[in-house]
Amino acid sequence: MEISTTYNPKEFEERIYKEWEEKGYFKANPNPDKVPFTVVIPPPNITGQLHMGHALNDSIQDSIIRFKRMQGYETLWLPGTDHASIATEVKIVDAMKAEGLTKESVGREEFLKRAWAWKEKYGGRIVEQLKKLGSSCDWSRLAFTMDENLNKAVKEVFVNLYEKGLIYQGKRIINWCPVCKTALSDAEVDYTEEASGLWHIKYQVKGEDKYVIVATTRPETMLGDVAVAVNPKDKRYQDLLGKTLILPIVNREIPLVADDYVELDFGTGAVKITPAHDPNDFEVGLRHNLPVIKVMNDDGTMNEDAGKYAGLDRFECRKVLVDDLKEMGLLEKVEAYNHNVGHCYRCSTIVEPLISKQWFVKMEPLAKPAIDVVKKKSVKFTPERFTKIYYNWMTNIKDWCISRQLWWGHRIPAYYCEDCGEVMVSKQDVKVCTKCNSTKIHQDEDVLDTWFSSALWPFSTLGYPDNTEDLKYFYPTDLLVTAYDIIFFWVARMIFSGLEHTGRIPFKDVLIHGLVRDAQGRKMSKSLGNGIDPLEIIDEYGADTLRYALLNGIAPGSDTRFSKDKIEGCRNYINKIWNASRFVLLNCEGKKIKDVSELKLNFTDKWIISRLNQTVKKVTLDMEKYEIGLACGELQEFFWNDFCDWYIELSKPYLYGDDEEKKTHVLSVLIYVLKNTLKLLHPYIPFITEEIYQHIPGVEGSIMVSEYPRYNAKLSYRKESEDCRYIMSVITAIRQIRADTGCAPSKKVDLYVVTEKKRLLERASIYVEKLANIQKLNFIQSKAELNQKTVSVVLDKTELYVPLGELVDFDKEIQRLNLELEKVESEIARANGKLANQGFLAKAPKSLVDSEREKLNKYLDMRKKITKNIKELQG
RNA sequence: GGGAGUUUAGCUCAGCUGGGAGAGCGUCUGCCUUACAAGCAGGAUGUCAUAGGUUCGAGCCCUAUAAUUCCCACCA
Repeated sequence: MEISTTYNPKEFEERIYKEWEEKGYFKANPNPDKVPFTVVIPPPNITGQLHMGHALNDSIQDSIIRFKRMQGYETLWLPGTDHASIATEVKIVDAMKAEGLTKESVGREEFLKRAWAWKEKYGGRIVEQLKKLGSSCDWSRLAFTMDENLNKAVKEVFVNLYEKGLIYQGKRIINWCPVCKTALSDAEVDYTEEASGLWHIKYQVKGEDKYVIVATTRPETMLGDVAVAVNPKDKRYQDLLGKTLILPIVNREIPLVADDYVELDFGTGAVKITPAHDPNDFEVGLRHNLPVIKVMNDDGTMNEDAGKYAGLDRFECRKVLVDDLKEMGLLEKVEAYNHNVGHCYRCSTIVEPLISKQWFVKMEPLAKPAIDVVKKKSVKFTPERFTKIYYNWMTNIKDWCISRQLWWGHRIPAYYCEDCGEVMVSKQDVKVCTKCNSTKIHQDEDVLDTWFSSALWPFSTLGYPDNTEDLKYFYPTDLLVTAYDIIFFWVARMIFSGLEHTGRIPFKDVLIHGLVRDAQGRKMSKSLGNGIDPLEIIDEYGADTLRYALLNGIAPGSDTRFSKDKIEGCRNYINKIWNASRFVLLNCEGKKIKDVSELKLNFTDKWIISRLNQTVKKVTLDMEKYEIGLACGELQEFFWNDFCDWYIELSKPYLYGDDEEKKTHVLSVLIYVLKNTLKLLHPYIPFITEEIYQHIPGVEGSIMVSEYPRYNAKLSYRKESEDCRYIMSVITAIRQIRADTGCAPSKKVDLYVVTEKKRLLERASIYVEKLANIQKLNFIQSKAELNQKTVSVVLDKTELYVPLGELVDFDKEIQRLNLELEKVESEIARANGKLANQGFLAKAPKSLVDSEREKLNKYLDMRKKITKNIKELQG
């Protein structure tokens, strides 16, 4: 097949992906002859569309997976999706709203039917999008958090924890979303600072004409007040302690209690106590044996205990109640006050802390070992600083509220006997009460927090609770790649779950990456409308360009900016790869290619091979440290600057010449370097590298299963590399003269050289002549032989003279040389300064001192020659 | 309130265990040189946030300060 004359990713990306899939390259199986390398994908929500965050996350994983696969590991990248309990349910409820339906009106069974239908319809969408990106997941293992076997794992884990006393049911203050009508875990609440008020309300002391003023941000909750608390040391209230207050409006008699929890210097020093609606108040209530009066319904309206406000929405109630207080003269004042208000992370409604009976996971015993494995570095975070965030969270962790008043999710395997009230937790459906034999049994209505099943992902997807071959071979997994915003939700919970249920860590490494921001550094968001759709980028530029734009230059843990400019720069680079490869391949037509081991390599060949070899070393090391951004940069520099700008140019004199043997020689090196570079590039830009690779003469099979290049210490070629760099410096110097003197690039000129490196320059004359457009390279003993004014440049051990005749403005040339001289002078001053420093001579390493001396001599010599050249021009 | 990060060229960011400040984009000059103008060649551009300290030597280590971003907690 011909290789296309222009880079057009649409011509091959889809075709190549299909080939990979058909050949089964993505599949992994337990193989005792190989070392496994396992990554489980952070499962995207079934409601999700591929966004830049996924694109980044999956590009990172795919590049590492491909790298390891080529290195010979049995590589498993296990894909899947998350049922996303609350997010999905919100969407389905919304969709039903359009039909005029509600959850309640259709009932649980019908609702779940709709949810599964939704999953069938949209759940696969993101999978297709991941494929477009080039993700080399083992799709035969595609998992879903509500698959039967994952449900089995969930039940197993729930029952185990329950039996160990680590899951319990309790009435406690939780975060309640009145719109989603469910409890939320602490992690599911987002706080934002909002301008609000601090209402000061007067509570009368019973039978006296005295008042205690309390300050509150949520006046409507006063309807549930059962006490007022002050600090026991507070002098202002000493004489009132133990007295009774009259709760305004409700006219309930409530005690004034003393509790250390109250701060002396905030507000008025008196705090209204509402145990049903505030976590701290709840604790105070327990300490003082106070009743609990809940005044709100699940939908955020006031209940019958709110008296005349019953039925009002909580914020409406606030307004009315404050007005009433004002009228009664019981509102002392309202201060402007900013405070943090919690919002539901799915629907943004203000959450209401309220008392509710829920299921909790007892965290303390689980957190301890999870902290230890990170301390011991059995689980390693990259970058390391994220361990601090992890410790901080783990050590201050509160019990995890896991029940949700939703329908879409893993139903809690708890059963209640309606006759005797027995609670039974079981993996199997319970039909008969184990205590009283009653058959009036019903299952708990609630489902589990989505993250409860996500926490099991690394082992539930491999067969847990059964001890399968997969689990034995691929678990613990090797690497988890995720953004930092999900450490608490997911990473932490996987670690303690893995330890508790499998007795092992779930993964060895955690690579944390940042968020993708827009060109101005803002978070991409729907509301700002500044998001860029990765699918559009793929459509316009191809998946390779998208991947490269995301990967090039990223650093672990740091956010990255994404812009059209960046995309175009990356496209240009990939286009460069395309064209350079095309150049090499076109020249190969009808030519014999040899293995480089059969060639007698010259210094330019050895230079590029050693540069390739160095690049292999650096890129491999970078990848092992998950420094993908550095690896990309390293490779780009090598490919563009060294291979394209120099080696390909150096090959042209032979490619355009008549010597067939030389052509074969240079083509063989070109092919060798190209082939290996493509392999190095493949993890990041898999499609184009595959497309080109398949066109390389003599190549069989796919690049994605080819062997990754290995560093070889024998290929260093220091001497030849130095020679090559010297020749390059000569060429650059001549180009510089031409640019400085306005000598047209098309104009051929003569070059006269005084040098101590004559033999090397003779061998290299073909390169110098071609790359600097020199008519003829002439060697002379000294400038005097030329007997005319010329432009000149002085290099180490070499002087170059270009007679430009009348073209030259000699005043300008003198100026130019003076500039050169200045540079050399400053170098001399620098070296002299160092060498004059006794401390430096005494304490710096000898090699450093020696090299400073060497440099000084070099520059002194150059100064002499430049000065001479200036004098001659002046004279 | 606690913690973490960032501060280097006009912009976005690299700079490994301290030993001559880098890249990409932008910009300037000259080039349609038989792979590529999505390109080639050559250039310009920096009190490495500030102030101290350690050191023969600091962008890098230490201490303070400032600006900025984020995370956690939350006092009614």
